[in-house]
Amino acid sequence: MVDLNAVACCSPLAVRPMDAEQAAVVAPLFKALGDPIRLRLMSMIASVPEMCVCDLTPAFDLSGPTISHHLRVLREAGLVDSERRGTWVWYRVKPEAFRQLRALLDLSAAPAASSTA
Amino acid sequence: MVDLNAVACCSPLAVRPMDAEQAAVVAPLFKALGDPIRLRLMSMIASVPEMCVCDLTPAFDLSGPTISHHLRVLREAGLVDSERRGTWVWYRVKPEAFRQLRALLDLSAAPAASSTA
DNA sequence: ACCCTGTTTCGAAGTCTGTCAAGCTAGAAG
DNA sequence: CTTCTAGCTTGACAGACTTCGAAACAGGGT
Repeated sequence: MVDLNAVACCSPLAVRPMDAEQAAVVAPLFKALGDPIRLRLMSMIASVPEMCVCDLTPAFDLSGPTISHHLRVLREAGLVDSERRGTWVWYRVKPEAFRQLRALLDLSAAPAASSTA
Repeated sequence: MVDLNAVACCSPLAVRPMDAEQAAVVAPLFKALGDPIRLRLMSMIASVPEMCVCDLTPAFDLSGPTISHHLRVLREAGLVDSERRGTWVWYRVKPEAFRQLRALLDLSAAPAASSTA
């Protein structure tokens, strides 16, 4: 499980190089989004307040266990939260992680942009 | 090599779900940043206008070929550009890819944030 | 008890990370 | 021009990690 307080300490990529420890904390977030299935799962969950696994699974040509596995990766990266309510399990985005990723990317291209092309 | 025009077509995660094709285009960008070494390489390159491989390699406890390999992943993802000038090879950030990633994350957490917690 | 939903476990197939050795390019020395 | 050296990349390979499905399991409703 990712410690989002540790993530919060990182400045945007372009400001100064990350040390190994920061990179080790943030990389798993990118890694979790680095799979097309998980990216689609994320975007489906993010497009509504919350989403039932029973609506996610049929959107893919993959078995239930496989979807469950990808959802676990997203969960363990701290990108989503799940909650069982009766028969179904509902997934919801955790906004903090996204804020951190965005902060990291925010200025990352700026210096290069002003000095090239 | 990533087609950035294809990336440009994607709306933020929260607006509507991505289709499989969009996900297949964008996921490799996240994947490339999903390794701690590559994330540090990126942040080192992004922190200056351009950076020589000869300055990148000694920052890691890894062999030259390994760093070269990671740089290739970043290059093939379209995140950086390289240019040989005389003896040395210089790497530079390609801002377009970052703009796309940022656009994708920009609103991704908003709806969930306003309807939960 | 039974069914339905979703997760876990396990194993097969594929992909990624790292090393060593060999190759290639550019400049310097003879 | 040939040879030498430095800087990076490429190719081949071992070991670790991923992705996926089949089967078994757990939680909840009827």
